[in-house]
Amino acid sequence: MYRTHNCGELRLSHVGEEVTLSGWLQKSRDLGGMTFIDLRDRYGITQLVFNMDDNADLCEEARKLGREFVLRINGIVRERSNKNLNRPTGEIEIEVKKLEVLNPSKLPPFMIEDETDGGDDLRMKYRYLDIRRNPVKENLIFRSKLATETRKYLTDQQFVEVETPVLIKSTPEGARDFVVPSRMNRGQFYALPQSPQTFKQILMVAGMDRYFQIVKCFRDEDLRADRQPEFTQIDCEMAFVTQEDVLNTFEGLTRYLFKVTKGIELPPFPRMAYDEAMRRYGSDKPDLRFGMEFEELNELSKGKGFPVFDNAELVVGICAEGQANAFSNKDIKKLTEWMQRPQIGAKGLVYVKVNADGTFKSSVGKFYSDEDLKAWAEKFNAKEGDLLLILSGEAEKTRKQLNELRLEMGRRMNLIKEGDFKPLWVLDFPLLEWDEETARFHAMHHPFTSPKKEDVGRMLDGDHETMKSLRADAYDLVINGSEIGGGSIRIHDRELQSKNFDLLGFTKEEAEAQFGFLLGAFEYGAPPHGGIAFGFDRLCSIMNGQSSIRDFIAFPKNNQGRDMMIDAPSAIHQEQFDELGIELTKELAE
RNA sequence: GGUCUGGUAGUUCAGUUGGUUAGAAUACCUGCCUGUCACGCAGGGGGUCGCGGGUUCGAGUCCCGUCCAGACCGCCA
Repeated sequence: MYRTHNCGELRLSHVGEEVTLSGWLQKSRDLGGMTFIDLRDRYGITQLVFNMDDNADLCEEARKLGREFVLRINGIVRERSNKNLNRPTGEIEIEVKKLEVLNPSKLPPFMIEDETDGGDDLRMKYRYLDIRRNPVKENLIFRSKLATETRKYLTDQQFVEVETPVLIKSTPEGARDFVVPSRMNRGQFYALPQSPQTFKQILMVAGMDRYFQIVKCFRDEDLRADRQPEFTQIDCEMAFVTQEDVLNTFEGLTRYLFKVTKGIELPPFPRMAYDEAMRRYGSDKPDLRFGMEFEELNELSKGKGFPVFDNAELVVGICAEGQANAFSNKDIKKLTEWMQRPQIGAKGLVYVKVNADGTFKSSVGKFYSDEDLKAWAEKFNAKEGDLLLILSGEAEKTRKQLNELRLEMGRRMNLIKEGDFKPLWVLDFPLLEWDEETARFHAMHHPFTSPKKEDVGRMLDGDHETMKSLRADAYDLVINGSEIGGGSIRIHDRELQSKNFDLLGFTKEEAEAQFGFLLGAFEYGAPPHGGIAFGFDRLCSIMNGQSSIRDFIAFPKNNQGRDMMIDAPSAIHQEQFDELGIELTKELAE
C-alpha cells in the first residue's frame, strides 16, 4: 500500500495512529541530532521527524535525501511540541519508522514554491514541475470545479451535452483556420473548428432543443495574454427562445458559478445597448468597476477660435477626480506622449485643471475664457481639484482613444478594487461591420445572426449608412471590461438567410458551397433558435482576478504558438509528406 | 506585419560617464548544530555577460545585425 492518508489530512485526532504516506520531499531541515522533512502531495504538507536517539541509521538516511525525491514512509502520528499554526497539519508530525525512496529526483531548475524564482519560459518548459506549485495547481482545480458546476447547472436545465466533430470544413470567413491534410483524400484538407457554430444550429434543427458542450476551439491568429490558439468554450444553443430567454438562462449560470465557486452573490446584471456603451465608455466592453464616463463638449467648445476643436467631428473628455494637483505639467506631457504612441495614436491631449479658487488652468486657456471652462466643468460635475482630459477628432477613433485613457487613469488612480466583479450585458450590436481592407461589409458576430425585427425591412436599402445602422439580436456578456461570452438569436428562415448572405457579398454559389448543409437543414423545419458561447479559460482567469489565461491551462502555448515542453510544432518526415501528396516550398525545405 | 521591454551564476536580479580579477540574494556542495518549519553558524564550488559583427588601447556597458522571451497594436466573423 502506498498510502493510508494524504499529506493534507492528518490532525490531532489521528495522534497515535500508524500511517503510511507517499509524496514529494518539499524541503528538509537538518539540525544535526534530528532532521525534519516536509512531505508534499496535492493535498498538503505533512512534517516527518527523524531522531538520532531513536534510530540513527534512519536519521542518517533521511539527511541524504534531496528536493523532489518521491518517498513512501510509515510511522506514528505524534503531537508536536512546537506547533505550526500556519499549516492545517501543523499540530502533528510523523515519527518515521520506515523510509523508502520510490524515486530520486534531479535538482529542479526552479524552486517549487508559491513564490517561485522561475521565469515564464522555464516554467513552461518544465510545466510538470510548475504544476506542483500551489498557485498553478489551485487554478487547475478551480477550472475542474467550474466545468463540473457548469455541467451540473446546465444539465439540471435540461441541456444535453453533445460532442461535435473536430475535423470539419474550412470556411474563409472569420479567423484563420488551422488546417489538417487528409491522407485518404489527397489534396484535400480538414479545418479545426473556430467554434461548433453550424453543428449546434443543426442540432436545433435536429430537435435537441437545448445543447451545450465544453469544447476546444481553434483559431490560427496571433496570441495575447488572454488568447491561445486552442481555447475552451462553454458552447450553448437553445430552440424556441427569444433573446430574453437566453440572457436569463446564462445570467443564471454565471451567478450560480460565482456563488458556488467564489461564494459571491452577484446582483442582477445591468444591460446597455452597444451604441450607449460606445458613447459613454468608448468601448463595447466597458469596465464598470469605476465611473469616469465620457462627456461630449461639441456645443460648448466650437466657435471659440480653437481650430482643432472647431474642425473635429467629436470633442469628448473624462474627469479625473482630485487629480489636478497629482499631475504636474511634466506629467501631463508624459501622459500626452503616452496617448500619442502608435498603439493609441491620439494627436494630442487637452487638459483643464479646476483650481481651488474656482479659476481654471488649461492648455487651451487662450481660446477659452474661465466662463467657457466653467461650463465644461459643470458638464462633468467637476469640483475643485479635478482634472479634465479632453480629446477631439473623428468620432469613432477618438472614443477608442479616450477609452484607453479612461482605463489607464482608472489603473493609475487605483479605482479598481480587488475582488470586485461588475458584469454587464451589451445588447443590440450592429449587424454588419465595414472592412476597410476588403472594402466590404462582414458580419460583426457571424453570418447567421438575426437582424432585429424592426430592421429587417431596411436590409436591402443598400446604402452605406443604412447598412451600418442595422442592428442585430446579438449580445455579449462583459465582466470587468473583459468579454467573456457572446451570442445571438439566429436566422432560421431560409429567405432571410439568403438576404443576409447577399448583404455580406456572398454569391448564391459561394453560400451554397460553404454552408449548403446548413441552408439545406433549414428547409426541413428549423425552429427559431439562439445561443451563446462563453470563453471558459477567460472566465476562469477573470473570476480569480488574473489577466493571463495561461495559468488556467495545464499546457499552454507561448507567444509564438509554441508548446515549449514538447517543442511543437515541429517538422515531419518526408514519408508523411509523400503520403499526403504535399511538398514544402523551396525556402522552407532548406 | 508593426511598437515597446528584457536576455549577466542553477534561479531571480544589480552592474554608475566604456577602465583592475563581473557582484548580491537564493539554490547547490562540505562541516557543525536535538524542536526546526524562510532553521541557524562557518566554509566552498559555480559565468562563452543570448549569438555574430563593428567602434575603441580597452566593451557586460556604445553601434549594426540576428535569435529568444514577454506585453501591446494590427489580426481574433
